[in-house]
Amino acid sequence: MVEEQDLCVTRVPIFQGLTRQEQIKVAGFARPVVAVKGETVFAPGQPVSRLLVMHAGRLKISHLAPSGQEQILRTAAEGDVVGERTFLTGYRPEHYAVALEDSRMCVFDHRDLSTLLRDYPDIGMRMLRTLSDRLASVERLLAAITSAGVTARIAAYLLDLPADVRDGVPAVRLPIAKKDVAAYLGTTPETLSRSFAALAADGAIELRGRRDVLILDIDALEQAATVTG
Amino acid sequence: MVEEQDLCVTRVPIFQGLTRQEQIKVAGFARPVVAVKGETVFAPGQPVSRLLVMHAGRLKISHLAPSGQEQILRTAAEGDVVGERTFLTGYRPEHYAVALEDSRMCVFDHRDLSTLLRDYPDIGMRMLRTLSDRLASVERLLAAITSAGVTARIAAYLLDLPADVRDGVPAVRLPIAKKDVAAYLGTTPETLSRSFAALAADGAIELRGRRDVLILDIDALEQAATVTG
DNA sequence: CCGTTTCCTTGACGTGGGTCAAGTCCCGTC
DNA sequence: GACGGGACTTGACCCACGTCAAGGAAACGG
Repeated sequence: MVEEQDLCVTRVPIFQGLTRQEQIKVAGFARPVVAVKGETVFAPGQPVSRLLVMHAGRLKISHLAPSGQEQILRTAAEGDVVGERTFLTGYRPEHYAVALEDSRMCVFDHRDLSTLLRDYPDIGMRMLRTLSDRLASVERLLAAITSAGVTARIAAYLLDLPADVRDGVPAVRLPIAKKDVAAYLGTTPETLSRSFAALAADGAIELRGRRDVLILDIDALEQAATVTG
Repeated sequence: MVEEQDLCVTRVPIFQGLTRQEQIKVAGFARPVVAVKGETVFAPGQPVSRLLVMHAGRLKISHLAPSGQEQILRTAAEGDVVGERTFLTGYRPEHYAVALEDSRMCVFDHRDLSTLLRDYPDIGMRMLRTLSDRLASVERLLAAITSAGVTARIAAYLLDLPADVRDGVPAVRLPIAKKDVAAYLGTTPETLSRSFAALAADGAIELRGRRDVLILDIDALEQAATVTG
């Protein structure tokens, strides 16, 4: 039981600075939650103000425009935190969080915020880091979307993914479905598909199945990423 | 002298929670800086990691794509803070900060960060608030840019500006030049101009001089803001 | 193994908006 | 008040991308 909650805390960067003793106490504030694939963990307007600490699985954080256009802001995996803003301010969520896989997480409620920050100032320090990283990442995404064409964005996105080696050539695996990549890059599945085809025609990449991309020519890919498009 | 530095601290939200005594001590860490209109306060890659606290004037914070496209992220006026990320992490700036007017500000250096946060935990708490507000604002901008047409974005932008009354009709004054509004909204001056013309043709607005916009028909403007465009 | 669903791809088409170029209008400066 | 330069507008052009529509390919559940 303590073990279960303990895991919520030990693997997560924002709690790394705490001693074992402190971690156990902090874990006392957490409540375990599970979500099955496809489940909506929170939605805009819901009266919850909680910090989610991902323990297993993955969440998709997205914004839905009145037109129905979905903009994916990020995905959160083990060790990531979600909902800082609602936790910090007590406001209601502005985004959707949907489980991409069966997920386990712990939640901290807004009403424990001041207690936690007062007793464990290091948590605040690390949350500041996390938030500023997130801010930088969203600003980069914004700059990419407004300044470059779709093909360039995809190329940059592929180059950012962790690569392993498959059949002697570097390869990446898309962490989310192509339609979600499209929503993340601010475009549509159709355009994304065409851009992939264009990169493949250039000999830069080769699509293997639905999720895997072989990188045949890194130079060509990097050039595609920097061209205005 | 103490007066001068004192002002750096008292009017700024992130220092509001401090007692007078504490404010004076904190001000001791600050160094006053001035910038004339057009001056670049910091640029990407410069070896400075400082927090700027705006005292007078305005800064434009923008990102320059390799293609030369400028994306304006925000403007900072009195009471705003700039450079949290460099201050928090010690990293170098990723954006440009250019003075739109003659400006005065105080700077805090990264090497004083841990001292400040340790001795005045409330500052950290308020910085968390500020950062999460900024994050939400950038996310809204991102959603707006990817989901709506330029005319809708402009309409929403106008509706967000503080309005006063001129000649009996509500009017707003653009806080930055039109070309900068264009860069902020992720478009070009030409397209912006055309969209203004379209809104004027609809009878929603009327342009008065270079900076003032009369709002003739709020309903029409609100409708334009919600149409997918 | 099959049916169903969801995802992905391809084609055709229209258009929003970016680009280039040529004025015109402000506005600060002398 | 005249000048100069940046800001703004307008026009013409065109291309990237979104939309609609249809077909195919995985994945999933039973």
